[in-house]
This record gives sequence, structure tokens and C-alpha cells, in this order.
Amino acid sequence: LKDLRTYVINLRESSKIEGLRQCPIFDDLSAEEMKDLGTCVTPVIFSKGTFIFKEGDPSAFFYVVYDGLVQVFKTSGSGKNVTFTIAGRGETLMASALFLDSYFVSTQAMSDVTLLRMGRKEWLVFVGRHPSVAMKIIALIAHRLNREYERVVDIVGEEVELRLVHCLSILASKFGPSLSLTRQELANFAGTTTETTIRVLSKLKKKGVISCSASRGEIVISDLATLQNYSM
Amino acid sequence: LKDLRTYVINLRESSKIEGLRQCPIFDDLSAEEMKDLGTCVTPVIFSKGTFIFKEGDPSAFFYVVYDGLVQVFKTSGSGKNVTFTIAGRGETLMASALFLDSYFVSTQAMSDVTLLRMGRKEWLVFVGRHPSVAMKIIALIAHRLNREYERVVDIVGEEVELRLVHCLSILASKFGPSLSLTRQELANFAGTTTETTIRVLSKLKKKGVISCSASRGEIVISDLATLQNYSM
DNA sequence: CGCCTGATTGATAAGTATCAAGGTCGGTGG
DNA sequence: CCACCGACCTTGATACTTATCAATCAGGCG
Repeated sequence: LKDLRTYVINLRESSKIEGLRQCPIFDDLSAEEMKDLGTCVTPVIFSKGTFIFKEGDPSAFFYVVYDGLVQVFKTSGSGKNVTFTIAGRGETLMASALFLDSYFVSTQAMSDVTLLRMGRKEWLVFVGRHPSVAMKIIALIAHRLNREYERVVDIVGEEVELRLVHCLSILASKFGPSLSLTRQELANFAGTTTETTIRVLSKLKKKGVISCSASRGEIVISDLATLQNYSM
Repeated sequence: LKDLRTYVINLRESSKIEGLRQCPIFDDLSAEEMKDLGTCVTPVIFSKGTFIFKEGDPSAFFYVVYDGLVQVFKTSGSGKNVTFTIAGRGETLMASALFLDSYFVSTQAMSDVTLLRMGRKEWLVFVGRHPSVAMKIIALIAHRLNREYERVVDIVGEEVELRLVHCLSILASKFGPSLSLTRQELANFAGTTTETTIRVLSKLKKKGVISCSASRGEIVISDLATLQNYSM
């Protein structure tokens, strides 16, 4: 059992519903509707490092993160990984991909992760019956799209230093000032190399923006305000 | 009247509906529903070079391109433009932005352009009443999002040459082998400079992938197949 | 204690942007 | 009709940013 990397678990109905409530796309649903939704949903655990799905897999399940962190990324032709987002509690794993035939990104558990999942068919039917959810999904992807547009502008127009600062800023406003990330993971997120990331981080450390205690897969941001309107 | 850069025109109801029909998000609507939609829509002309809306403007209108080409882009802090897409007949101009408070990209007429537009409020009500449209929109943005993800992977992981080839490939499969673009416009699309674009194009010309007749704001792709599985 | 992963630093090379200078085409106005 | 002007294209030389390669260091875990 110990080696099993993915397994279904039991969770009280109330916990499932509470988990779903974390997800803003369901904000407009009544208690009744949430209860219905809860019955369609199965909790699943993926242990650290497991792939939840891979790019190109047929899109079979809708997922909401109940607990843990999941990395969402693509791998380039030359084998580099680019991380697009790190999903935490209450976030969906590409809710929009279910509207296409296959997933267009890969997802991997960064820690042991509990997810709530639902078959694609049921999900599509559910969304079709709840326009409010559909509209929230649109708003959500619009945000994502904008973020990617900004990332492209950043990569093309700005220097690595600024890009890394933006990434840190995004991550810090989502997860707080203390980030559990290796330099490698941050590099993937910013679309650069580990070495360059390290060099920039030391620079930022000198300027006092990030803390010196940053070691072994941890980065601590001491001055978020400075970080956010940083301009080299 | 000649100097007026934006003006409302009249169009027969049947033409409006025909224009809307070009847009795949309305595929599932009945003739009746299309007729209703048609009455909510106003045709507007923007002359070449005019901005239809700018990044940050409150999102006031939903637009479908009836005729002409529209550039969708963002401008970086350092003043560079990055083009995300070139919208032609039947395409929406960021249908998803209407679900946020403001536009997150700018749009500019690349030629004289006729658009069909509809107030934001009516649009949101309409989508709320037609789940099929909402779901098509989700699928559409999912595609867009995927394309941006791919673009990021390209920029980070591949060389300019390959990136330009991808851009040409995308444009050619959309607009045919003969593209009316200046090198500058292509450069913005690929996220590089005019000079680099030119150098790559001459290289491709030597290899016979694009035609020599490519001059004065025109690029002719002679061998799309080779282009599509090009690998330097 | 030794191994393995992640962090760090330095030297070097490659890819592109930038800057500079000309060339070509098309249109406009005298 | 011709000459000029401006927009676009082209080419070359140079500089800068960042990736790559190589080597070392540090800490946790079996």
C-alpha cells in the first residue's frame, strides 16, 4: 500500500463540500446545489512527485485541489520545463481543458496532495446547467490568459532580473513571504536557468529584498513592498 | 466626414446575421436566436490605424470582426509591442475580457475594418441565457491559453528561427500562404526585432521555404509543409 | 561516514539586440 | 513627368545578456 502512488480515499460529505467552497467558481451556488455537486466528487490522493495528468492525455477528470501543491507546466522540445502556475487549495487544475479533448499541460504533485475529482461528462453537464459557474470559469481563464500575456511581454521586453522579481511577487502574494521552492523550480517558473536565478537572488539578497535565511528549498521575502515596485 | 475615424453604419439585418454566423461560438444557436442577437448588434467602421480599445479601458463592448484585420497586442514597459493575435472575419476581440472590468490588451485596425458590436450588459445577459455560447467561449479561450503557453515555451526554450517559423506557420494556416505583413509586424508577433526577422527570412528564402517575391509588406510562403515540420 | 541533491561561483561561448548606414520602392506634389 | 520624401527593407559591426560548462561546497539521510 505504501508504494501506491495514487489512491482513492474517503472523506465526509461536509469536508468535500467545504473543499469545493474554497473554489471561487462555485461562489454563486446554493447550499442545495453544492450538496449535489459534492456527491459527484471523489477525493483522491497523489503522493509527491506523481503526475496527475500529462500533456496530451485525454481530458478525463475535473480536479479541485483540496490540500497540497500542484505544479502546472509544459515541457519544451529540448526538454526544458516551463511552470505556468502552482495550484494550491481551492484551485482547479485547468478547468477549461475539459472543454477540449485533451489536456494541454502536465500536472505533478509537489507535495502529497489531496484532490477532489469528477468525471468529465458530469462536469460538462453540470456547467451546462449552471451558467453562473460557466461565467466564473470564463472570468478565471481570462485572468490566466492575461497573466500569460504579461509573461510573454516580460520575457520579450524585460530582463531576467525583472522577470524573476515579478515571479516572486506573484508567488508571494499567493503563498505568503515564505516560499518552499528550490532555485530550480523558481527558474522553471521564470523561464531561466538555475544559475542565473541564483545570481539574481544573491543580488536581491544584497539589496535586502529577500532574506539571507533563504536556504535548502526555501526563499524568504523580507520586503514585499520593495519587491512589488522594484525597477532595478 | 472623411476624417472621421470611427463611425456607425447601416447594414441589412441579414448581413449582420451572416456576419455573426462566421463566429463559431454561435454555431449552436437557432435561426430565431440569431435573429434576436442580430438586433442587439451595431455595425461600426474603424479606419486603418485606429485603436478600437486600449489596454486598461473599461470593457464596454463585445466585438466580432465583420471585415478587415485587427491587431491584438500589449505594450511593454520599455515601449515594445507584442502582438498576440491578428483577428479576421468571424473572430471576436477578446470576448472573455467582457467578464472582467477592463480590457487587458489593446486592439488596432490594421486595415479599414468593419465590426459588429454589442453593449457589455446585453452581452453578459445573452451569454447567461445561452450556456452553449458560454461553453464555446470557454473552449475558445482554452485554445488561446494553450497557444500562449506554447509561445512561452517557444520563447524560453527555442531559438528565434524556430519561433519565427512557428509564427509563420500559424499565420499561414489562418490566412493562407500570402501574408500582408511588414517585417516589423512579424517581428512583434514573434517577439523579436525587425533586423533579426529579416536575417531569418533571408535564411528561409535561401532554403526555399518562403518565396523571393516577398517584398513591401508581403511575405509569401512557398512551401507550407516544409515550414510546418521545420527543424533548423 | 559517504552519498546525493541542491546551492554556489567562475570562465566561456553563443545568440540577439542595438546602433549605424545605405538601399529600394511607391506615392505625392510641384 | 520628374524629383523628392518617407516608409520599409537590408546588411554589417559591435556590445550585452544569459546560457552553458565545469568545479566545488553544504547539508540531510540512510
